[in-house]
This record gives sequence, structure tokens and C-alpha cells, in this order.
Amino acid sequence: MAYCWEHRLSRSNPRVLNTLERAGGFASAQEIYRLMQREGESIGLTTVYRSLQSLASEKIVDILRRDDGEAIFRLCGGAHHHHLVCKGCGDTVEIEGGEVEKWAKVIAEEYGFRDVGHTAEIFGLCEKC
Amino acid sequence: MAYCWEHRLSRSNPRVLNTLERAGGFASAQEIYRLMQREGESIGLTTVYRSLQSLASEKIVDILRRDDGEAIFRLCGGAHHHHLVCKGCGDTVEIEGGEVEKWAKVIAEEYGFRDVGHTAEIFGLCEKC
DNA sequence: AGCATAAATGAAAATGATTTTCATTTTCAT
DNA sequence: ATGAAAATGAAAATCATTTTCATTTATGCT
Ligand SMILES: [Zn+2]
Ligand SMILES: [Zn+2]
Ligand SMILES: [Zn+2]
Ligand SMILES: [Zn+2]
Repeated sequence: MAYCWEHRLSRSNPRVLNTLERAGGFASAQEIYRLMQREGESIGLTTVYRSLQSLASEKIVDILRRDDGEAIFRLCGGAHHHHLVCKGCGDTVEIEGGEVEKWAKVIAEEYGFRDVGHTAEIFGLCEKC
Repeated sequence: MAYCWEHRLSRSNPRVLNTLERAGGFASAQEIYRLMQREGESIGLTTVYRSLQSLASEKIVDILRRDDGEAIFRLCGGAHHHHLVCKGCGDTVEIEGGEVEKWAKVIAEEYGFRDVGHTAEIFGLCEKC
């Protein structure tokens, strides 16, 4: 019987995934790479990129984009949340989506969209700034 | 009396804006540049980028991202609105923020933020894709 | 008109993320 | 142990975007 090459697990995927978890479930490829380097893990940047692609195609992580276009990878299944960011000092608060969740769902349905996701962020100046 | 340097209109902004319109109101900086070149307009790529930045800061165009991270600029109406974007074909629908507007305001207040703005986008696959 | 100043422009270089190449190593059924 | 197929990673290639910097252009003033 033929061996199923497709489903062999890579050695790096779990390590990359684990690092992404420790990073708070939200990081760019470069950040994950630097983090692993700092902690003495031996891995190449190329492999980090490939692992993340692979994890994304398996729907284990989501791909979002920073404002500057850099890809950030988010662990799926982790609690979905949004951010309140200070334009001055960069301080970030994780917040609940609340009515945003419903809003996105209803609108998407209304227009017949499927496989739907959303982003929502609030930005302003915090009390200190 | 001092002349107001700030409000002098640039010579290229209108040309870039016009090209974006002719391109269907949806194009990347590189595409706009190539289009202008092809039509014999004399302009530098740098200036195209700068004009688009300027138009974006004046809220005349929106900045979205292709899946590969490339920035695409989209002509938009004056009123504040959000977008429902198809990941497949790029089709975009302008939508109302609805409860998002309240949500952003309430949360920002709750955390003492001022000078507040927000972004919210829904993405998925349209019926055709 | 002629000068001074500040903004606009664009070519070329720099940046930085992501992808591609390719030679080497690892995995694992037989 | 063998060999096919996948995984790895260093270095090079890509490619959008930004930065630099020297030049040009647009005004205001005299
Ligand atoms: Zn702050
Ligand atoms: Zn949400
Ligand atoms: Zn579509
Ligand atoms: Zn809104």
C-alpha cells in the first residue's frame, strides 16, 4: 500500500505554531523568526514562511495585514477580539467586538457573501497622551 | 500678509486622481503609473505615490490591500462608510457602519480615548466566486 | 522684472518583506 | 541499507514602497 506523503507532519510546523502561541497568537513571520532565534531555536526564515503558509492552508492560522501591508498570522480558534490602539504611545487594549460581530454577519448574508471574516479597530489618543 | 503654503494645490494630484477615475476607481500605484506612462503623461513613480498618500489623507481615496499585500487605492464618496470586499474578484460594496459607529464611540469613551477614529471591513467570497 | 523662499518633482538608491533557487539533509516504506 | 520524496535553509532574486537629494517650479515681495 502506498505511503501517504501528503500527511506527513513537518518538523517545523509545530515549533512555529508553538512560537505563535507564545507570542500571543498574533505575529508576523519576521517576528516569529526573531523570537525563535532569540530563544536559541535553530530554524531558517524561509522555513518559518513555509510553515505559516502551510498552517494557513490548513486553516490553523488566519492571515491579516498590518496597515503597512506586512502579513500577520493569527491563531484561529483563539478568542476572537479587536484592538483599541493609541496613536501616540502605541498602547493597545484587547476589546470585544460586541455588536460588530452581528453587524458583519448580517451584512455579509444580505449580500450573499460566504467564508466571511472581518477586521475592526479603534484608534485615538489615550489619557496619557 | 503671509501666503498660505499649506493650501496650494499640487499639479499632479488632479492628474493622478483623474487617472484613477479612468481606471475604474480601483488601482494600485504601480498600475496608475504605468497607465499614465502609456498615455504619454510625464510623471514620476515617486510623485504618484505621494499624490495617492495625499489624496488618502484628504479622504478622497481609500487604501485597501490585495491578498498579496499590495496597496490598492479606491475612489470613494465623501460620506464615512465601510467596505464589503470579495477576496476572489475584488468586487467592493460600500456599506454603512451601523452599530459599529456606536460601538467605537462607546468603547473609546470607556477607556478615556479622545480624537478617535476606527476602521471596519468585512471580507469573504461573493456569489460569483 | 528680479530675487528669495518654500514646495513639488523625479531619478536613483535604499529598504524590507516575501519568494525562488538549489544543494543538502532528513524521513520512512520497503 | 536503499532510494524516492519531502523538508530545510542560505543566498539570491523580486518587488512594492520609501528615502535621498539635486533640480525645477510657484509665489510673494520689492
Ligand atoms: Zn497613548
Ligand atoms: Zn470581530
Ligand atoms: Zn467575487
Ligand atoms: Zn464607521
